[in-house]
Amino acid sequence: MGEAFVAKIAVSSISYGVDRPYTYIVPDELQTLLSVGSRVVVPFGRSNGKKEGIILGFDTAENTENLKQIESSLDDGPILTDEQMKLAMWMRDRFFCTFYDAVHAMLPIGIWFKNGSKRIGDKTSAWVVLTADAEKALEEAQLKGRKAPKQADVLRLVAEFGEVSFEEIKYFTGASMQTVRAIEKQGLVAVERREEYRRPEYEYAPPAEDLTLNETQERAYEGLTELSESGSAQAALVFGVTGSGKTAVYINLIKKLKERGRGAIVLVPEIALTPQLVYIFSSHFGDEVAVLHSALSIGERYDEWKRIRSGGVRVVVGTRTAVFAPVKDLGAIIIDEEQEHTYKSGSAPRYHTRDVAKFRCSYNNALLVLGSATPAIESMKNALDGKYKLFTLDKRFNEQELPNVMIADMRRELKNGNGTSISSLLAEEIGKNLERGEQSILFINRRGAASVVICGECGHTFICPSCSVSMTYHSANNRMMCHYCGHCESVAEHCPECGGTLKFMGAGTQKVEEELKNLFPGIGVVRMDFDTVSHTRSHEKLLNRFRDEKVPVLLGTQMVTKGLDFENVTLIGVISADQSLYSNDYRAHERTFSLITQVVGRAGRGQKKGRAVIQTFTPHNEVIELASQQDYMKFFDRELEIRKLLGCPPIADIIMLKVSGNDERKALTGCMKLKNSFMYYFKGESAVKVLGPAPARILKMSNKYRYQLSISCKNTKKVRDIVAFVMREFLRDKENRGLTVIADVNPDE
DNA sequence: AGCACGCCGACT
DNA sequence: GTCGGCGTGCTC
Repeated sequence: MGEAFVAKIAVSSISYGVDRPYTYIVPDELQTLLSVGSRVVVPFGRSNGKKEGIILGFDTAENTENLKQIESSLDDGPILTDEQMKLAMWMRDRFFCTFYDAVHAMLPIGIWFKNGSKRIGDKTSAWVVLTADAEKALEEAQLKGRKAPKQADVLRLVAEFGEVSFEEIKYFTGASMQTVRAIEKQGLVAVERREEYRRPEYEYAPPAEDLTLNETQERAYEGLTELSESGSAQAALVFGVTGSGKTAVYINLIKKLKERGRGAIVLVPEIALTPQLVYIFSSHFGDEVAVLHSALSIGERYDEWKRIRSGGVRVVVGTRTAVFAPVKDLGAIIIDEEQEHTYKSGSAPRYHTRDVAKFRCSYNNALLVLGSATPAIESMKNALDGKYKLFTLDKRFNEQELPNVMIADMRRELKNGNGTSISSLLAEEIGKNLERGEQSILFINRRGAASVVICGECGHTFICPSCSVSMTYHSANNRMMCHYCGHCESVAEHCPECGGTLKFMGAGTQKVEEELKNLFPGIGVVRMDFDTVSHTRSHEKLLNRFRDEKVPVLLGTQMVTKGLDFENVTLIGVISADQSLYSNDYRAHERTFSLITQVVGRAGRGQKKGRAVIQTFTPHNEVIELASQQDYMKFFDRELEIRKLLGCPPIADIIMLKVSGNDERKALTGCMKLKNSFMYYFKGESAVKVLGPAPARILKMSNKYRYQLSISCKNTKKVRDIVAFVMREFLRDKENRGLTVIADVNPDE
């Protein structure tokens, strides 16, 4: 037998433990068609089932006895560029994922069923459409009343709206698909499957004049341009409060890049922030702007991606997935609000956008720009160490004074008999605003807080049957839901344990709204939370209502902290500043500081001076004091000291290993064994510390028990190789059957 | 992870 | 007898 032409192939949908290059014979007829980065179909495993693969490289082999053949080619040419191939390999090494996990993050899912024959990842949702007359449906609902109350509820809902997604039906009525199918059989409704998202329409602006920059903006712009023209990869941190004009600097920088034939990616932390950015960018770059985020329809995303790849787009605006946009001649990646946790992916590939951006900038000799009013401690440290060039934009240029910040001591409120979530100080200030016709924004720091149902007599709480968490109460549908697995059930009349009366606890938006209405009967409130903005575009609608109708109070979670710029808002209330402070992860301080700083900055954006009331049970907590003074640099110094003591970023990296399985004992012993392996392989490495095992923050989730280890270390190639080796060994060990293990670098939870 | 192969128990 | 339970080993 002679030499054979073979290919090294990364195979799709296999677990981390067996993700390695597999060697396949390249049949003669495919030799000219295939190159590195091509997608192919290969037989795999004992069953020789068809799997997709990507060619990593070619070789010749003497011995072809145990080799199988590539079956066919999937596309006309390679689907991954050289950059993408290298990026995928790099991500696999950095983030402990499979090659294909990385590929999935880089390509739009449209790729997987563009020929119509394969329908992989085709995410559709069911919609229930009224086919009978609305009157008739309501009549029918009346008749069903007692016999089939669920069916009656569904009918009423569908009769009212004409069409309702199954998700919403489930949420509001608790009905199952069977119930819906039963009504379908009676010919009253029809169930349709639709693409999950509709194409969001964006407002495109007419062309705008060139922007004039003030002195500090100009200095930042000049500096960034110089860096971008240095011919090598560079990074910069633009440190400036919101409203200091970062966007104008970005726009002028991108214009300059465009003159040089280069493109840019601009990233924002949330989908809700894209419309306003697209609007501004389109006024300067017209059609050469593309949008990329997960709420686009599959077709839209695929089309935008193709438009970008073809070179027709110079500016891509989007959320973290857009960091992979195949922009031609990439000149810069701009990450705005770079400290936001949404830039870290929580599922495979568990990457941080900043790291991927660094890789891409270094490959393309491009400029990385991080923008923030409250930079991540890591980023400011890099800037102070000279790894990033630092540009500071200060607020004085729009000549607004900082709001007058007051702290409300909630302990004293409690002592004075005020058990509600609104302090007398805040109530007084809201009252003043009502009188003057000025508006207020109340921010509920919800991280870790939720409304729960508890028995007032025996203290019984409702725990999800599959996860070890309390279920969250939603008053919109009077049901309890598990935030982790989606399980949902109606609230019992009385405590199932002792028959006592049930109470509702927690400072959810709904509860605060009720308290506000008790305090100020008839007060107009716009409430913004996950319940009210889950529908597409409702976020914008709610904000427009708040602005145009001058509704006195806007009440909401995280989403009221960003991008809002309303002249008439003169009061900000932070309902519970402490809420995010005491979760036991090292980013808690940073997150709290950032949230408070941002939200306080929302007051007094117009002519009138703003006020802010921060409610806390720990009024002398340093983080809260510094945030109320808006003193980032002092906060940075204190926080860096703490990180040194904890062995956390930016001083050291944390590699978190998570073991999970249905058998709790097995998961725990598995975790112990994993720790022993690490202790063995890291023997002599004094800079590496292995901590744990500890139960995960939520021990049981979707019926799996989870334990974790954390490794505090410098994230070097050697350390990563050991982690990958130990994980693979763990997954191969038959004693660990039924357990899964993942590694997450500097996790954010 | 997913899948075939194989070696034991319950049942036609 | 034989159908199917899941324990075990392997994936070019």
